[in-house]
Amino acid sequence: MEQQTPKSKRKRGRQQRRTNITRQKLLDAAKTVFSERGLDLTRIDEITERADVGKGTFYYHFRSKEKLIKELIKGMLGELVAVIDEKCEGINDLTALMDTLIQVHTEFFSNRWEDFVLFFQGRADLTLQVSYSGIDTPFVDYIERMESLLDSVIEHRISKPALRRIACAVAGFLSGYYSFAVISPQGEDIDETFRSLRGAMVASLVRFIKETAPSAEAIGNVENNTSVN
Amino acid sequence: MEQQTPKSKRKRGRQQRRTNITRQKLLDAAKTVFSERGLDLTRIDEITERADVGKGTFYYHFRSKEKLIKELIKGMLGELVAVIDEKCEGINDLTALMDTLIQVHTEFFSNRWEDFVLFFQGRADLTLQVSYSGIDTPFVDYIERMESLLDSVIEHRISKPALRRIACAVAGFLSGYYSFAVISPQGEDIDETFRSLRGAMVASLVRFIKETAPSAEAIGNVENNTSVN
DNA sequence: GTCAAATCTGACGATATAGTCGGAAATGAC
DNA sequence: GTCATTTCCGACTATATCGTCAGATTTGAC
Repeated sequence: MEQQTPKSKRKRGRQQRRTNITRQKLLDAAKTVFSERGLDLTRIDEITERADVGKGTFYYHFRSKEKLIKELIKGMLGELVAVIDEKCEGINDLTALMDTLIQVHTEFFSNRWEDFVLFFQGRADLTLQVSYSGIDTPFVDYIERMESLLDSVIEHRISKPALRRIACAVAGFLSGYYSFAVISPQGEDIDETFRSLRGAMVASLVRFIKETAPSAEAIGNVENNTSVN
Repeated sequence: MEQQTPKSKRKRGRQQRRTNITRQKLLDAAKTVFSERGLDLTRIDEITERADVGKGTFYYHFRSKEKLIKELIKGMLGELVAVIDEKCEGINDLTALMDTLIQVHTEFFSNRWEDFVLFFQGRADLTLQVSYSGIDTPFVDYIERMESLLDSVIEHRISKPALRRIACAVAGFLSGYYSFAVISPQGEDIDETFRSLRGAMVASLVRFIKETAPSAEAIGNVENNTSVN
């Protein structure tokens, strides 16, 4: 075995670089086509065409379209979570956290339309009975990251399900607004709009959380059933 | 011409009924399959199979899958808007309006999972460059309905774009929460969860709107601000 | 009953896409 | 340079789906 790369089987160098480049070309092309045609209607031929490589090359790098999608979504959400972690580290005030979260999301998807489409398409896929296998995990990780951030900032202890509800509301609000803004007229700058709404969003989400934290806990005696805890 | 049905070309009766039944069977089957496989991956054969009719029958009733989708989404959103109109008529208090809107959405999608999937899939489709033609109009109508309701309830005049932003935020929040809750663990009852969050949602959306209405107006001169308060 | 129009059927031809495979080209070791 | 290994290519096969069409069946008028 070689000294530099004990992880791989054999020797590396320019070959390794070429592989990475080709692989990246495929990933980039795929993201582009996905944002144009959607996950389902994208054909492998179209991806390889855009990437300007032969069709066989695709199958050399990825077992199937499903694996590719899984990798893309996992990568994208991984990046998002990483930025969230970085920017939110050490914050222990709820308002500050909300403000940063919104900022991070806005900045992340700004000028990365393809990633937002990927995000939204992937999430829409989760509502189906048959979806691309494995793409749920990254989304769950993402939500759980938000949960733990919220948890560390909310005063009194609240239950796991209650946390989950709040995290879903926050995440839903963020992407929900974005997605509807798409229908907006003219060449309105969504990001700037989002920025201008940021203050109000923060304030209302904070209020939402503060009011929900106790009441979300109380679920169960509301109706008569479902004893969460 | 016959006396009963002057609208149609010729004679009607049992034949008319049979047609309607078959057509409805196709629409129902389509909705079901769409919620399982998604719009794109649904095959005509699968729809006719579920509806228990011959394949040719589909093409007798619908020119294409695209037309079918358009009709389904238009119908579904038409129903939703109708309920919204009915329940929100005469309301002139912002808080009451928000409360009713949330209630209507929850009730509407409760036990109508297929419709929610249709709603969400359709909306996800709008983020693409190539989507099913014609499905944007119903969504725009829906948003505009919300706009006019908000307009009639918010005190001071605000501009069209500002209204649009607020309506998007409200609609995004509603469906966004719902869609993320899907990832929720166990057999949690989303509707009940939603119900328990309703109070907080109303309060925070009202606050959001009241804070946004003036500041959304000020877009353009913003930039480094976020003057919450 | 007869006839015409409306509705339904499913086999069929045309087309499109997935995934494979034998071989070409590039790389690295020597 | 040779040779083995990795990477890439694109023509090909196998399969899946669309949309059509000629004919069967049902309905309504008479």
